[in-house]
Amino acid sequence: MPDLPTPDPVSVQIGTGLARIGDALRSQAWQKASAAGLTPTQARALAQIRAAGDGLALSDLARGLGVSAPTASETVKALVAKKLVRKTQKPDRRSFALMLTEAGQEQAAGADAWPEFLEHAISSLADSDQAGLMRGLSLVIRTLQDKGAIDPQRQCLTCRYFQPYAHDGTDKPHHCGLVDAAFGEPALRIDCAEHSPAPPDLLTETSARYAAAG
Amino acid sequence: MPDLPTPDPVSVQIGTGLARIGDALRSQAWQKASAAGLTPTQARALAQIRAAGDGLALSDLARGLGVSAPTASETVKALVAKKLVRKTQKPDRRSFALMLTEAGQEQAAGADAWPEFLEHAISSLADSDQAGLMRGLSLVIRTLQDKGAIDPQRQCLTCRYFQPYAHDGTDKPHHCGLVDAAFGEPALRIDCAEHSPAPPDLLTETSARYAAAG
DNA sequence: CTTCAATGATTAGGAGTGCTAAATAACTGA
DNA sequence: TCAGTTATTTAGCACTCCTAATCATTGAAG
Repeated sequence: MPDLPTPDPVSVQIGTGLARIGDALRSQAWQKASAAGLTPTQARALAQIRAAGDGLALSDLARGLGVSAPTASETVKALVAKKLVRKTQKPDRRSFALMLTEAGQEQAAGADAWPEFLEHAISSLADSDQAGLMRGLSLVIRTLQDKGAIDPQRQCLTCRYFQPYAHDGTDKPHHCGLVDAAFGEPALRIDCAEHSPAPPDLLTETSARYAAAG
Repeated sequence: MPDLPTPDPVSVQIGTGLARIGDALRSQAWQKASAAGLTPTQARALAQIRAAGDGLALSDLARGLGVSAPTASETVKALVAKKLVRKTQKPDRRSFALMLTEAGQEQAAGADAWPEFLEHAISSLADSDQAGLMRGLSLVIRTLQDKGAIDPQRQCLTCRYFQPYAHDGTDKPHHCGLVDAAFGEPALRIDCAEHSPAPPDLLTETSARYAAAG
């Protein structure tokens, strides 16, 4: 039986897939954002400021967005001009605390809503497929974080409360120590408000246990 | 037993994950591209022109990149200035055929190489996790394509030669009619050079069969 | 054979993105 | 106090991306 043509490794295929979806998100973001009077980066910044809760600094924002400090500075300047963000002095008078104005709160709430098209595409997957996707993404993101390619995410895999396969063999194999509840793959979080970073040694152990069970 | 906090649906978590990886790819693209004297969009354009083989038109490029016609025009102008792309008249004298110069060929070959960091992150997954990720991405992309959110991709799911679960129950359940070979989930393609679009009725049937087996 | 709507591409104009390098201000440690 | 570090901004540049308007060509209808 002949081989399949162009034997690109699966990692390239997956990479391509991720890139395509990324492209789609970006071009979608432009359309949606322009309707709201925001650009994609501004929307992301707004979301980041909102997620951080109280006054994150410009440098934090830059790191979170994965852009340089000047770019973040420009973006915030635009948001301030639109009266969506306020800058206040911090104790350290070099830096600022960023916070949303009331108009900013509203915008952020709206902008945060997931692009329907993606939401729909994901919802239409079978539960087991969602679980598989979730697991794969969690692991990839965890590795990227490790390598410093992205800023730490508030995901289960790096949370002190996450106990993978505490209930092995059951429907809901994992355990969240914070709420003391069992849960399954589809309930895994990539961005959890309650996230609390695990100490390095625990992190290593947890990750290994989770990855091994593949 | 208490509920888990902030019960965001899994689709939002997955969406977040996809967006994060997209961000990482973009910021990585800047560093890498600037080293090569290209911007990310220029690199993508180059790859697209290369993939299309012979003379695609500017409008096709715009659609493929998910940008407006003027943006594509500007981008190509920059590439022509860098002597990486040539524009030649087509029979229809309104439009151009784009093709790579020799310098362009070289650049494209290099720019095409996957960011190592992502390559590595994906390769380190267990086979079954890669398969799960692949399957999820394929399905999501298929849906996005259907909804018109992204340009058609050359993936197995939309290929006339793809026969999902032709060998059900085995290690390599799928079959590629082009090379008459069995293959498994990890060998699925998202960008296959040999792709040949399936007619609508076949497409519907194939997709349903593939999705159902989740 | 003309006229006219559609198509492919471009130009104009404007806001934003993103970079590096250099400037400014404020903190920190010797 | 003075040097070195850190947070942010300016300046300058190239590119991204949009909408609206323009121009040429094509193809179809009259």
